[in-house]
Amino acid sequence: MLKIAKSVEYALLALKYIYERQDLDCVSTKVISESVDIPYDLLAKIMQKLVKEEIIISQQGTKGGYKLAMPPDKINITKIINAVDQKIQVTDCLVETPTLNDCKRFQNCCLRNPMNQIQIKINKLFDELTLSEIIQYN
Amino acid sequence: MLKIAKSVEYALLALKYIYERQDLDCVSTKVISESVDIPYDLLAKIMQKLVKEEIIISQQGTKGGYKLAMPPDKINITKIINAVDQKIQVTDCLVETPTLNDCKRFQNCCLRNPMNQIQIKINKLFDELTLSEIIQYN
DNA sequence: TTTATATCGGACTTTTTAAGTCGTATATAG
DNA sequence: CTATATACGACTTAAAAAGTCCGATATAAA
Repeated sequence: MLKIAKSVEYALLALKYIYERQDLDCVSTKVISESVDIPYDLLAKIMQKLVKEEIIISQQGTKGGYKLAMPPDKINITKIINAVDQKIQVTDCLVETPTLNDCKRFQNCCLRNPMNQIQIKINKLFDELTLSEIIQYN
Repeated sequence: MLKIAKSVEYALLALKYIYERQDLDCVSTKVISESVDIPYDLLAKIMQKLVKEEIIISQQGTKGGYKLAMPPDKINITKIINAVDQKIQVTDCLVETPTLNDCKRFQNCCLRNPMNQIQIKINKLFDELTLSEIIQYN
């Protein structure tokens, strides 16, 4: 209930690790997974998603790896959540055009509006939290 | 990801239904489940949890059922969430005294503090939302 | 140009959690 | 006494999340 995905946690931990090694050319999934203790295959997939959303830049081949695409204060948590997981959705009906499949009550539901208000506020919380704020703790 | 439980949705819909029939002595699970289209057995369990937390009052036996224990503006959504589901927990480590089982990084984790801040704010959102706000929509 | 080491990306399996069901006991109005 | 409620735990099923596997491509360096 209202839990963030493990993949989001892993992404944050990995991004922090990369940031702290930014003097190096790049950091590989293998090194991150061993240092931060995240399953290699799982982290590999997460890294690729972060590349797709241009949060990190990849270098393929030997001596390859990843580096941050921008400074940590430009990376908010919503960006990371949307990259490695799904968009935040407090209830199934909170899609642009809900169908009966999303919610059988969608045409006349007392929950949709209040839940949408909640969701907007939760999104705001993650919009305003950046990687910088995560990085400063250890 | 950050989705509220179906049991919370069902509880809210049921409470709204009861409120709208408050002129009656009480409303049975059977009537609610058929009217609002919620699986009977599931709703029955939810109703019992709402009784335990004294959000509704039960009347056993024939002609039995439930009625609200207090006016809707005194029932906030946190109360309902805690009654029918678990407490809101954005990450596993956000328990009073986390163990290695909750999170292997708990002793030195950069996520715990920022996530706790997020959780406090999310809790506040649900604290400030009452059943009254849900009831006014249809 | 071969080799070792990296990313890329989809398919698949396993685990966990949420949702839903069932059975039996107890209460009570008529 | 009977019909119709709630009470409550055990159980099953379905869905989602987490984790694994495999074959492909890229590239630095021997």
